[in-house]
Amino acid sequence: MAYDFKKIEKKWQNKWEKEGTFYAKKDYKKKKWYGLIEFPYPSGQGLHVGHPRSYTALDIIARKRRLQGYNVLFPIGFDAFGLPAENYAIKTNVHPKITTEKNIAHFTEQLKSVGFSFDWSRVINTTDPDYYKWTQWIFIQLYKHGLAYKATMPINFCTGCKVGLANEEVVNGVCERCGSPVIQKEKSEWMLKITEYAQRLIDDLDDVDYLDKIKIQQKNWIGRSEGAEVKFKIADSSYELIVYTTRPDTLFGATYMVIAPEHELIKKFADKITNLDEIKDYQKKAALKSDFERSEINKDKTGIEIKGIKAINPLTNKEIPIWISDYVLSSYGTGAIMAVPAHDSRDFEFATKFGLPIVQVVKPNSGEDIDLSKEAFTDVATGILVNSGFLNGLSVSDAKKKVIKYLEDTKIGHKKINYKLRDWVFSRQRYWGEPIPMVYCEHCGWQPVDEKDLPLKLPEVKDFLPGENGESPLAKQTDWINTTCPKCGGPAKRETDTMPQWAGSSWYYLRYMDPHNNDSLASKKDLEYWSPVDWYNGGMEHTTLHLLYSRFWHKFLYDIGVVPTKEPYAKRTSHGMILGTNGEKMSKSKGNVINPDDIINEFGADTFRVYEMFMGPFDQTAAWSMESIRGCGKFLDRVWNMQDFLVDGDTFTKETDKMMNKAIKKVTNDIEEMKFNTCISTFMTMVNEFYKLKRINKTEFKTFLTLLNPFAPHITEELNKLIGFEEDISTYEWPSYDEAKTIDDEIDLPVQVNGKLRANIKIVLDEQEDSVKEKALASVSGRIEGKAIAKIIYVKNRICNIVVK
RNA sequence: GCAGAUGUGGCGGAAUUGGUAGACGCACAGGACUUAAAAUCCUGCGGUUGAAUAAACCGUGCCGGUUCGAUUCCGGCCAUCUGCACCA
Repeated sequence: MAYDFKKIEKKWQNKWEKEGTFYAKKDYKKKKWYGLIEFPYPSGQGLHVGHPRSYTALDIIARKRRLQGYNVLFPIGFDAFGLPAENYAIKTNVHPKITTEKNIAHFTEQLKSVGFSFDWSRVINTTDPDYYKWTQWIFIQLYKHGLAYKATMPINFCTGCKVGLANEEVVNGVCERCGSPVIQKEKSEWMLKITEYAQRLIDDLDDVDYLDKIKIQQKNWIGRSEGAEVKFKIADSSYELIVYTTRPDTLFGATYMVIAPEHELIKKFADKITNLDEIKDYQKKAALKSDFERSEINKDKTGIEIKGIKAINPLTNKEIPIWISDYVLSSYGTGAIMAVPAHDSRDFEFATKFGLPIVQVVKPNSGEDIDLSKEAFTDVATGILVNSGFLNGLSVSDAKKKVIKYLEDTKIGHKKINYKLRDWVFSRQRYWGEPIPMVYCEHCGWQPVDEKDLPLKLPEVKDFLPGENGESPLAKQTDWINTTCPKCGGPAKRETDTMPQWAGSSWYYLRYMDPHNNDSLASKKDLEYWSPVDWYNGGMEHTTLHLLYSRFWHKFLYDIGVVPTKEPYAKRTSHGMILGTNGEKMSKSKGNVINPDDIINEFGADTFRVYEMFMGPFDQTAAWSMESIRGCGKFLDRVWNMQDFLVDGDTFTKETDKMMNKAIKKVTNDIEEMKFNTCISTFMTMVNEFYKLKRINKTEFKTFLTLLNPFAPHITEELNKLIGFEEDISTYEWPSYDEAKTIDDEIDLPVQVNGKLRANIKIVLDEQEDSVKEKALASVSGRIEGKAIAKIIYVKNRICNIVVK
C-alpha cells in the first residue's frame, strides 16, 4: 500500500517551521558545525532539479551532525542581483526589485516543500540594503588599503545598441539582442588587486581540505611560473621593450619579437613606422575580436611586421624584426614576447608561416640531431645549450640560473615570478547591482563615501536601459549623481558603475553567522564561534571565480582583523550536474526541463530526495530518469509497509544484529564520503532482508528509521510515531555500532587456480594458514592432479590462489 | 590547442582501493493473488555453446606491460563530456 506523503510531509514541515527545530542555537559552548551550500540566484524559472542535489546532500550531513550532538548552522539565502532581472525589467519595465521579491517568495515555498533543515531565521538577500551596506563597506576597506584602483580596460560594446555588454550577451561576436557586431571599447573601470594575493591563494591550499581536482584547478588558474623579464633595446632609440619569458636560457635563439596589438610601442614610434596604415588596420581588426575569438583562432596565426624599427637581441647584439600579432595578449606578462621558434611550438608555427629565421640553441643530451624543419624542440629535461656563447654545454636549468645572473649583473633583466591570474575587473555598467560607493571631486580626486552614510542605496529609476557609450543606466540619474565631496565638501559626482554579482557572494557566509547585526558585518563573538565554514559544497563551475574571489576577500578581511581565520572554508566538495532525460543539459529551448514541483506532487519530497541521492555518484553528472524515481518511491512504500512485520519484544536474531551493525557502520562512513547512492542501496538491502524474515522489532525499526531520517525525514518521523515512540527522531542520537559485530566469523573463501576462480571454501575467521591451504587444495583436487604446484598464495581471510605448472 | 574528468550488462550504477566483476535499482520474463487489470508479493535475468540449477570459454573503450592475480597500477591509443585566458 502506498502511503499518503502529501499529508505527512506537510504536517512535519509545519511542525519544524512552528518549532524552529533546525535553528542554530546561541549556545557558544556547544561544539559547532557549519555546513554551506551555494545560495541560489532566484531566477524566474524557479528551482531547478540541480539545486536540490547539493542541498539534499548537505542537508543529510547537517541532520546527521545534529544527531551527533553538534550545534549546526545550515543557512540559506538569495544571491539576487544580476542580469536576468535587469533584462526582464528592460523588456517589461517591471522593477527588478519587484521581480526579485516575487521570485524569492516562489523559491522559498519550493525549498520548504523539499523539507530542507535550513535555518529560516537567518535568510539573507544580497539586494537588501542592510546586506549590501556591508558589501560596500568591504569595498571601501579594499580601497583604503590600496587594493581597489581605476584602470582603463576593454569592455564589450555593441555597435548597434551603443551599450556595454556582458560576455554572456555576446554570441559569436555579435550582440545577443540586436545582432550587431560587438567591439572592444576602452573604458575606465574599478579593479581589485587579487594578484597581490596570488601566492597566498596557492600556498594556503595546503591547509584546507578541498577535493584534489579543485585545488589543481585553482592552482592552474592562478598559474604561477618562474622566468625572467628581459629588456630589448629598440635600435637608434633609448626605448626598451620589456618581455617576460619562462625560457631565458634560449635568449641566444630569439630571432624576432612579437607585441600585442594594443602595445604602446606603436604609438611611441608612430613617426618611424613606415607601414603604419597597415598596422592600424590590423589593430582595428583585432579590436573587433573578443578574447574568446582571439584564443579560438589557433590554427591560422595572423601578424604583420612592424617596418621601420628593429629590436636588438641583448646577447647576440643582432638587430631582429618586431611583429604585431593578436596571439600575444596585452593582459598577460608585458604584452610582448621574444620569439624562439626553435624551442617554442607557437613561435615555431608563426616563424614557419612567415619565413622568419629559426636558430637552434638547445639540443638533446643524447647527442642525436633533431629536425627543426618539422617541429620545435621543447624538451626541457634533456636539453643542452649550443650556439649560446657562455651558456654552451649547460643543461637548461643551469643555463637559466646563469643567464639570469648575467642579466641581473648587466641590468639587462631580472628574475621574475609571473601569474596567469589577472586583477579582478569590478565595474559593471548596469543598474541591478550594488552602487560602488565612490565620489569623484575635481579637487580631491576619488573619495570613498563616508562609512556613516552607508548603505548607498540604489536610486529608484524608470529607465533600465544602459546609457549610451557604454555607461551605466545610473549615469542618467543627475539628481543622484551630483553630490558633495566627502573630503572638501565641494561639488562632486558619484561613480555610476555598479558591482558585479560576485561581490555579494564573496562574503555571504560571514553574514549568516549574525545576519541581523547593524553595527558590523557580524559580531566578533559569532565570527569566532562559527568560523570557518566546516563544509562547503558547490558546483565545479564556481571553482575558479567565486571560490577564488571569496578566498581573496576573506584573506583581506583577515589581514585587517575582521575575521579570525585565514581561510573561509575548511572543506570544499563539488556535485555533478543533472542532465535531462535525453542526456543533454536541461534548457527551456530543448524542452527537457524537469520541474521539482511536479516531481514532489507526484512522488513526494522524500522520494525526490532519495532519488536525487540514488541516481549516481554525487560528484558526477547524471541524467534524469522517470523510471528510476518510481523505484525509489517503491522503496519508501516498502519501508512504510514494514509496520506489518513489527513484532513485540526486543529479541534480536544473530543475523539482524550483525546486519544492523554493518549497516550503521556503512551508512555512517559513506555519508562522510558523500557516497549517498551506496547508503541507499544499503537501506534497500536491509528492507529486502526484513521482508524475507517477515519480522522486525521496535529497536531495529527505530535504528533503521534514524539512519534513513536524514535522507527521508518526513516518512521516518511519521513511522517513528506510528510504531509507538514519543520523541521525534530529530531529538535522537545517531546510532552507534559495535565493530566486533561487523566482522563475519565464518568466511566464504574464494580459491583460484592460476588466477581463475575454481571453488569456494568455508573457513573461520583467522583460521590457521596450513589448515586453509589444505582445504583449498582439496577443493580443487581434480584440477591440479598430476600438476606441479609452483606456489600457494594465501591472503588472510581474503583469497587463496594455487599456481600450478 | 590546453586543462580537468569519464568509459563496467538492455539502462543507472556497485566492487572493502591489487584479491569471487556486475551489489542495489530500473527495464524485461515467469509465477502467486484477482472475474480481470493495476498495485503488491515471490523467482529469474552479462554473453556464447548447452536440455541443464552439468560443464567450458569469453567479458570492465582499444593495444601492450608489471603481477600468482588488474575495473583498480604503468605506457601508448580511441571516444565522449566539461571548462578555457594561444599564458610566452
